[in-house]
Formats: sequence, C-alpha cells, structure tokens
Amino acid sequence: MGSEMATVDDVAKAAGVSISTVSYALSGKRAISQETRERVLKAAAELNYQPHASARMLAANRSHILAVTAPLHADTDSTVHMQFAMEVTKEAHSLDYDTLLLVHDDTMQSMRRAAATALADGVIVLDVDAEDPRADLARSLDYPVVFIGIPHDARGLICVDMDFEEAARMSVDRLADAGHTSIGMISHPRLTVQRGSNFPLRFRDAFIARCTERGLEHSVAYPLEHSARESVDELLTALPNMTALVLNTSSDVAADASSALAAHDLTIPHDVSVIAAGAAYPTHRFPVPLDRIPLDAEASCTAAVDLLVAAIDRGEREARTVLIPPEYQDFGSVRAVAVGIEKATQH
Amino acid sequence: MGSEMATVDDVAKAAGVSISTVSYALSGKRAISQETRERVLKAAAELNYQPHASARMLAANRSHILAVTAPLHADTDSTVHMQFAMEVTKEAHSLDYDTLLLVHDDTMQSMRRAAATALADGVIVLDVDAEDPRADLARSLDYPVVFIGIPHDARGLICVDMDFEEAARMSVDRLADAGHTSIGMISHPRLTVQRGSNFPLRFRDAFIARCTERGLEHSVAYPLEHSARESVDELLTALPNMTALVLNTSSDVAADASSALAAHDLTIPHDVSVIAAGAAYPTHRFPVPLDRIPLDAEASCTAAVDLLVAAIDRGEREARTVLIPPEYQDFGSVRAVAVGIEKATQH
DNA sequence: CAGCATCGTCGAAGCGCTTCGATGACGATG
DNA sequence: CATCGTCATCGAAGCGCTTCGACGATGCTG
Repeated sequence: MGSEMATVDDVAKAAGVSISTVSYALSGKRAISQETRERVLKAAAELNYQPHASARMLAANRSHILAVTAPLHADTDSTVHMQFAMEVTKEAHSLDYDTLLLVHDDTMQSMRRAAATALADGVIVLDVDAEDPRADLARSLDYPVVFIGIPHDARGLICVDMDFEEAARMSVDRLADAGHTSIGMISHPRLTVQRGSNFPLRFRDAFIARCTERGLEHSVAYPLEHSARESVDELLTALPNMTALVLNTSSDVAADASSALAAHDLTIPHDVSVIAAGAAYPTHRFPVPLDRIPLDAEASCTAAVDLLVAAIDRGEREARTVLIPPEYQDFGSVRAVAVGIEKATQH
Repeated sequence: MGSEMATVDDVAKAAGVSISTVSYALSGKRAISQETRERVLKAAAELNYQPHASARMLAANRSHILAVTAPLHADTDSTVHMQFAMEVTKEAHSLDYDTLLLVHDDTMQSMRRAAATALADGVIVLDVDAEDPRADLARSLDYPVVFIGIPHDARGLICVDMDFEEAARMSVDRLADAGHTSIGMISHPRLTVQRGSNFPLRFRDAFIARCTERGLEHSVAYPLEHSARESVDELLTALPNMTALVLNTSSDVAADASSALAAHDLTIPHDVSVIAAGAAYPTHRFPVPLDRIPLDAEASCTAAVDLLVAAIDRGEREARTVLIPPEYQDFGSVRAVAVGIEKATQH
C-alpha cells in the first residue's frame, strides 16, 4: 500500500514494453494489439499504478479540474450556493473532472488566476448578478466559462438557469385557473433585489406581465429582512380582496408567511392560496406545507457542467442560454375558488 | 490580457538573467541581490507572469491543493458540511492553498486517489463517524490527513473538533446554576445517532455525567424525524417536573421545539428554559430565540487547516486532538428559578 | 598575500507524462 | 518481385518549473 508510487516506467518495465506503449494502451489514443494491451493493463493493476496528476496535466496541458466560483455576499444564502457546488461536483465527477472551490471576496481575481495558471480547465460561475462584472471578464478571457444564472448582457456567454419567467407564469396560471383574481407576490429581500440579482427581477416582471395579461389584480412586496409580516401587511392594504400569494423569496420569509397571514386571521389554503416558486428549500415540512416550484439545483448543474465539458473537450464555445423548465409540486396549499359564489358575494 | 501566457523563460529574457535566477528571485529560496530581484519582479509584472500551476506542481512535487471529503449520507445535513467546506476554503486560501471538493459515495476511494495521484497535498475529512473507516485508511496512508470530528479510535490521527463534552457541561451548569433541577435533553435524530456519528454520543454522555454529578433529574430523547413533538412528550412523561431542556439536535427539531412545548401549554422561558448546544444553525431568529452554544465552523476549520498545512509544509505529523472551547450566547431563553419558592411549592 | 568562506548567478538535470515522427514487419497490390 | 499502405511499437522531444552543484567574484582571516 504505502510502497513507493509506481510510474509509467515501472509499468513499462513490468510489461516489457516502452513508455509510450503504456501511455497509448491506457489512453487508447493509438491502436495497440489486444495482447500487449492486456499485458500493460495487468502490470498497471499489479503495481497499483495511478498516473501522477500534475505530470499528466503538464504534458497534456489539461488539468481535468473545473473551478466553481461563489462570491460571498453578506446577504446571500450561502447554503444555496453550496448546494449548487455539490451538484456541480457530482456531475463533474461523472465526467472525470474534479472541482476546485473558489470562494473569495475577489471572484474576478480567482477566475483570472484559475485561467492564467491553467489550474482549471474551465469555470462555473454561481450567484450571477444582473450587472455581473464576471460577464465582461469571461468575454475577454478566451477560456471556457459557464454561468448558472443570466446576467443582463449575456452576449457571447454560455448560461444555464431555471426558467423563472415560465415559473412565474405557471404560478399565476395555476391560481387564475383556480379562480383567484387578486394575487399578491412577495419577492426576495430588498437587499438582494437591489444588488441586482438577476432572477428576482425576471420572475417579478413575468409575474406582473401574466397577471396583466389575464386581467388579475396584483401587487408585489419586497421584504426587508427575514420576516414576511410587513410584506403581507402591505399586500393586504394594496389588495384587500387578496386570495392568493406567490412567494419568490428566501427560505426565512417563506417559512414566516403562514404566521404572517395568521396575524390577519387568514389561514392557508382556506383564506389564501400560496405557492412558493423558485424555492431552493423544502416547503413540505413547513407548519402548513406549501405548493412549490423548486429551484432544481441538480438539473441546472448537470446542464451547466455538460456544457462546460463540451466547451473544453470538444471546443463547443458558441454562446447560448439553456433554460430549465420548471416543475410544479402540489402539497395542497392552493384551493379552488368557486367563481360563481365569489361573483355572487361581490354583487 | 489574452496574449500568450508568459513563462519563466520570457521573464528571464526580459530581465536579462537565467531561468533559475528568476525562480529564486520569485521564491526567495536563495539569496539574490536587491538589484537583480527588482529587475526580475518588474519584468514579471510587466509580462503579467503567472507560473503554470501543473509545471510548478510537478517540479516541486507539491500541488498546493487540499482535498475536502464530505460523504453524502442521506440523513446528513449537507448544508452543514458545505458550511465547513467553505470555511476550510477560506482559511486554505489565506495560506496559499486551493481546495478540491470530494463529495462522492466512495470517500475512501476519493481519498486514496487524491493521495496516489498527488492531486492534493493533504486531506480534510468531514462528517466523521465513530467507526469511520477513513481512520484506518489515514493511518495506512503516510499522507497528511486532518479529521474534523473524532473517530472512536483516534490513535495516530490529527483531529479537530468542538469540545462537545464541555458544551454539555456548560449547558447543564448554566441551568443548574439558575436553579433548575429537572433537565430534559433532545439528541440528534435516531438515524444519525445509530449510524454512529460521533459527537452526539460524546455530548449525551457528558450531559448525563454532569447531571448525575450535580444530582439533577434528567432524561434523554431521540427524535425520529424532523419533529420535536414525540421527544417532548417522552421527556415530560419521564420528567413531569421538567423545567429545562437542552437541545443537541438538528435544525428542524430545534425549530420545532417551542411549538412542541406549546402543545403542552408550556412557554419558553417562562415554563421551560431552553439551550441549543452544538447548533450549526442560527437560533436567534426562531419565533422564540434560543440561547445557543454554536458549533463554530470557522474556529474548527481554521484550526484544522492550520494543522494540515503544518503537517504538509513543516512535517508536523504527530497525532493530536485539538478541542475548540465552546462559547455561550445568551438570547434570553434561560430563566432563573427561585429555588426557595420552588421548594416551598413542593413541600 | 595565500587560503578560505560567502554571495550571487548560471547551467543542467530532472519531475512523470503525452505525443509526434520514425521504424520494422507484414500482407496486399500491380 | 518491387512498392505501398497498415498496424504495432519505440525513441525522443518536450510541457514549465524547481533545485542541485558549480563557479567566479568578493571580502576576510592569519
């Protein structure tokens, strides 16, 4: 076990062939006779040969490492990013890549370093802002980069993200189809939105557009911190007849929604139907479980890593944006409103 | 920016010195005249020279990469591990190391590979079980490994962990000093404990020992899933006079504690004083904020990385266990019991 | 002033691997 | 039977860096 690490030379000697033959037999990059290959494989196995990573990197000019950058905003929910980092790692592993974690204040510099020193073969960018400076960096770098999230100016970039617009439409449609005509929405905490995180805006705009399209009363609130209370108050002022609530917000705020509604003597789903859309956190264990359109880390990360590896291994670098279709999970927090009765009471 | 990457040769030519002089000037491993060094530094800066990572690794036989292994137990709270992974990464960065994320079912193999291919210079092991097979692996490997968590057989290993025993004692003392005489404890979910995670046992045993020592009534419950309800029921059956509760459990269960107590018409801290000990999650935003002895990822990770780097760079490989002293955070969930009155009512 | 450290620099030998071009053996071709 | 293409293998040239030993120059020492 501890015995000195075996090298290609050792394998070559043991198999009675040259070094290059060993290399070709193991990589399959040139034809090698069945017989010789088997001899090499056997020798390699017996010596427990493992190619020296840096030697391989240097010679092949490829590290088989992907870098994952996650900036550390104070307001950012780092557990979400880490979930993404994990999914990236899993998918990368299945494609024979390792992942390097780059979590520094200065993501730009990390990215530049990873590229300049050839430490990593490519980069996955997490937590993308609308005006993310890493977009320009990526364009200038001539180096494979895939964004999970979509910056405002996505020209020339490869991006993957959940289809937040579709998720918003799906939420509105679900509620409208159930007869709701006055829908509130709680967005992400003000700070996140102000910083210019991209997806809250996309979701909100699509929400408003769809409500307008379907002729629904609507209003959007931005919570201040970790509580939903003020937002619910706001919404009920703006929409006294509100019977439905769409949450596209942080875990804290979503968890607080039912008690915030309870403060107004409203219960889910009897008085208010609720959907948590783009939720990275589970909602089925909330005191009142909520219907959910999950932010599916696995789907996004798988797609992103596949694209990145394609860019590295097969040179597929054309810009493109891949949207992951949302999926609706029903936990019973949306209730149909009897339209006739509703109308009757209003008249 | 995009221009072809500069190499030592380029720098050497630009500075009018030999390659080795450049290397020594940059590394400082041999004396170089002030004047020459400045010339080299200037040339390097102008060419934006960044040493090629794999070349450096190969020549120096050191990758400047640390591996972080986090096995993926289904029952495990991966966000906690990821928090640790992040802290490790931050500290590693400050010591000029990068971190590779190894999150596979087969942690053993990952570790072996990292060592055998010299991909990483050392490994940080997270989520350590009492009977963790990685302990034996580490002993057999002659390779720097640091455990965050303490396996049952820690001989020959370098381990870092929070001092759970001390945290348990601290909790008991706090409550006992406040006059409580009947203390319940909710441990980690049954599955975690059964799997042999190490720290729940250490905490529980120290809790029991201290209670016994101070002559306090006590009982321990193991929740089944994510709810505290059954555990609270159990404890109140075992300890009808219970006035204090120590939580050393998962975030879900801890968050549920106040409502589980409320079901018995008990409020915190009026009827029951509560301490969350060894909590990786924040408790001050709970409906009722809880006193907390945090599981301080930063402290453990900093210590662990420092030890690992010492083992790598300075060969300090002697076995040792470093315990991080716990720290008490008061959020008002512990209330003093007037002993005289208590006694009076009992008589 | 011969003898000896010390300092600053250079050249060259690798680190372990990949990969290109060359070579020989062999059967197929005209 | 000379020629050519294929197939399997080998040798050698790097990849970009670190590091060891050597060497001239300089400054001390006795």
